[in-house]
Amino acid sequence: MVFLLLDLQRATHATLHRLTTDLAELRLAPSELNALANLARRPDAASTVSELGAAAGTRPTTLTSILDRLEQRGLVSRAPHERDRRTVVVRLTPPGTTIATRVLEAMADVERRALASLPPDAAERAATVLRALTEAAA
Amino acid sequence: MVFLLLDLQRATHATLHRLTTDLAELRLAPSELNALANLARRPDAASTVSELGAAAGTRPTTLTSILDRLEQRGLVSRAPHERDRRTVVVRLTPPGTTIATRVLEAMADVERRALASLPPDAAERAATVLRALTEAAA
DNA sequence: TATTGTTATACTCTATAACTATA
DNA sequence: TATAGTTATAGAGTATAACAATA
Repeated sequence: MVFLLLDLQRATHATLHRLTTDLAELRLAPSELNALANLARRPDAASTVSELGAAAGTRPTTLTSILDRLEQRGLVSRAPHERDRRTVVVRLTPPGTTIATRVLEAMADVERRALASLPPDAAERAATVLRALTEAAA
Repeated sequence: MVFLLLDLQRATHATLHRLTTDLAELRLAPSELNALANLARRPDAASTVSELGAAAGTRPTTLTSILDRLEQRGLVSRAPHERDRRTVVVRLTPPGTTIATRVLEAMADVERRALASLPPDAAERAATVLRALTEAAA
């Protein structure tokens, strides 16, 4: 047994801390960075609240306040879904897109530094394990 | 680019949620579970506060309140270090050891379920990547 | 009736800075 | 002077339950 979960939590804490330090001038909390990055990776930079929650691993109640702050700063917009008016569609605004791109770049930097001395397929294999852990915990 | 950091954060949220659900009767917060598990993996189940913080990825100020709660419940003890009286040695008590063992088992369960359909070396390889991410973020 | 998202409350986690005590 | 840990404060993340609007 490797006790992957302990390494997982430590790596998350460490990378999150690095990210908020590198992007300190943006004045964004870890979950705000996470939400922006997840939106940026979606088609049209749009998502319903529940899709975003599933992608980010964030609870609905947390997401509401994260989106409140991001919306207030003009980085995302909220609009009712065309067909199902219960759901809310979240979209990156143009300024939000600019900032989200910077967040993705900062994440890529950390990833590149970590993988520099590892085999080329290490990232893809690790991602497979991380997704399996997410599935196993569902 | 795989954007490992996004998968990392999602996996952490998901597994932490699973863990606190499985161990709900213990009434322990995620960081308390993490601290107990990290202590259990150490020689003599003992550690200084800063060693524990480094292993768990927890900030000193957070750790103080985590240890306050664990100490009050009789799961850990705090004592001054023999040689350097600035440092505090944290130890699992016998009841704390019992509970920490259960926490490690619950973590192992999630890990086993996730790895069931993956190659035997997947866990070790993933752990290497996680440690590299921790290092790259330091 | 069930689902999506929000609100309300209480507790936990974090950053920051100031502080005590030891070295 | 520097380090280990704690305290204080304010803001961010979470669970839980209740709620409004829509399906």
